[in-house]
Amino acid sequence: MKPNLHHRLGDLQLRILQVLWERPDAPVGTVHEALKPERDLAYTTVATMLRKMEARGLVSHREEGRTFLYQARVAAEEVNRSVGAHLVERLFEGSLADAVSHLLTSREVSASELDQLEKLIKDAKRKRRTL
Amino acid sequence: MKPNLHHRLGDLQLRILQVLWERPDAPVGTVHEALKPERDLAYTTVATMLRKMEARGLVSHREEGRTFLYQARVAAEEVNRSVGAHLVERLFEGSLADAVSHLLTSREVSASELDQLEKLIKDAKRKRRTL
DNA sequence: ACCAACAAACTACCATGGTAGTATTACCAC
DNA sequence: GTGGTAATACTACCATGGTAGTTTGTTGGT
Repeated sequence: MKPNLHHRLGDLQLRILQVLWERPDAPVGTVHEALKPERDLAYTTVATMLRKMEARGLVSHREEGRTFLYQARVAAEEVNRSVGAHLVERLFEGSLADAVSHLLTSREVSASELDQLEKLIKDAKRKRRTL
Repeated sequence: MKPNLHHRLGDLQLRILQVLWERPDAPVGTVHEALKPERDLAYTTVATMLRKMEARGLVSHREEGRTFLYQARVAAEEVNRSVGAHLVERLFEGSLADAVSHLLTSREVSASELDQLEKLIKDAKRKRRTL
């Protein structure tokens, strides 16, 4: 039974998940440290958030002596896909092209990024043909 | 001074804005009606939301007799870009290619959609060259 | 045996999105 | 003018994300 992640992830929760994806079995202190540069949070804030997230099934912990080691219980792939899809849905009524079009105008896009994108499209087309 | 929209738009607020983008100067009842099929909200709920959104500067109203006609005060373009950009940032650390790549795997993508995307990339490249 | 350090638990706030009931006001029809 | 209708205004409530202080418990050092 996967937890309700469809999209209701706050910024901090997402950042915490991202930290845990990179370093599984991280204790609170590690997560706190990893977030230090961007957000100057109290240690207890991170701990509280982790407990709340565990209650929601987003993470779990196992005990190593007296410290808790946390792991993400949802996969990066799944969250990224889910959040992304929800955005396309709610913002562009499901039109992927509209979404990408707005992304393209939302920022400076480098030539190499455009090349990457082109390759992505080509791959998707090829994959499609071989189905 | 544009309001803080960076991303803190709830689903309902976004839907209301979308309604107002389509029909400017809509009274509460019209917004309520437009939302009826998807969300069965009380009339007063929509009215309250509109008042809250006005306090935040997202919409404004002018009075026509005793009824309020609401207009969006933020442009669709701006919101779409801003929300989209924020998503790419928070989910993919700014990598547009990663974002699109995940979108491509998040759903069935039709051949015509792929064609559209290809054209988008080409246009972006061309525009880039002529800068 | 005691104390300092630290980790987790509990509790408490605040802001905001979402929801809606009740109160008030303005207008219209009779 | 009296009652009904429809509009806004006010108020209240709940859930949740985010933030952090205080308390309690464990551990290791001296």
